[in-house]
Amino acid sequence: MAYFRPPGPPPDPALVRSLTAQQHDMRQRVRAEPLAQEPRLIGGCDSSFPTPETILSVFVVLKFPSLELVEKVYSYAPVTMPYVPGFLSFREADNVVQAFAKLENQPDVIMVDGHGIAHPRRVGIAAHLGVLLDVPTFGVAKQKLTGSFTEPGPEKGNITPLIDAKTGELIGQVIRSKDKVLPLFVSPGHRCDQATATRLTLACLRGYKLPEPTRLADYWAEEFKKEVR
DNA sequence: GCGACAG
DNA sequence: ATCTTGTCGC
Repeated sequence: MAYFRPPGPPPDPALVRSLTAQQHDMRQRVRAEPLAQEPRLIGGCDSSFPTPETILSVFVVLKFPSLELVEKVYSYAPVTMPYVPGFLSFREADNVVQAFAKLENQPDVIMVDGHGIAHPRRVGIAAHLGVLLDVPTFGVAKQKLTGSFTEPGPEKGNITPLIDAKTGELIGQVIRSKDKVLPLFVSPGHRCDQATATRLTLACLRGYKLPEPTRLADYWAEEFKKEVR
C-alpha cells in the first residue's frame, strides 16, 4: 500500500521550515474542550483534484442527529502548494474555507477528512481548519499518520487508543466503523475533545465504513467534479 | 542509520 | 489525491 511509494520531487527545505514554524504557532491556539451545546447541524468537508493543478473542495451540512442533508456547496480553484506529508492542510485548508464561506447554514461542529491532533506537531488539517474558522472540529482519517495502536476487534464499535510513542499521550482513537473493514482514526481538532469526536463519529454511522458527513462530502465531490470539467 | 509518511 | 480490471467474500 503505502510502503513502496515512488520517490516524488523533494520538498524545499526552506518551505518546510516556514510551514513547521507556522504549525508551531498554530498549535498554541488549538483548544481541547467539550462542545458548548449538543449540535443541531454537523458539517463535513472533502477535497479532490480534478486535474493535477486544480482543487475542488466540498462542504456539506446535515441535521443532527437525523443526518438529513440540508446544504452542499463547493469551491474550485488553482492548486498553490505541493503535497508534503505532515503539511496537507496548507494545500487544502484555504479552499475549504472558501467553500465554507458559501454556506447559508453554519454548522455547530465540523467533521474533517484527515487528522486532528493525531499529527506530528498536533496540527492536522482538522485542527488547522478549526483555528482558521474558529468553529469546533474533529478529524476522521482512513490512514494513520503518526502514533502506535493495536488492531481493534473485528466487529463494528470496537475501539483502541492511538498513542504517541514518544510521550505516551493519547492523540486519537482507532474505531471499527463497520464489521471487518479497515478502522478509522478519530482525533479532536479545535474546540473539541476526544470523547466528543468519538461519540459524534459513532452517531453518524449508517451502515457504511464512512460516517455520513464525510461520505456525503465524498459523494458530492464526485458530482461537482462533472460540473467543473 | 533505518523506517514512516493524512489527502 | 489520482490512474485502473477483474475478483474475492458476505
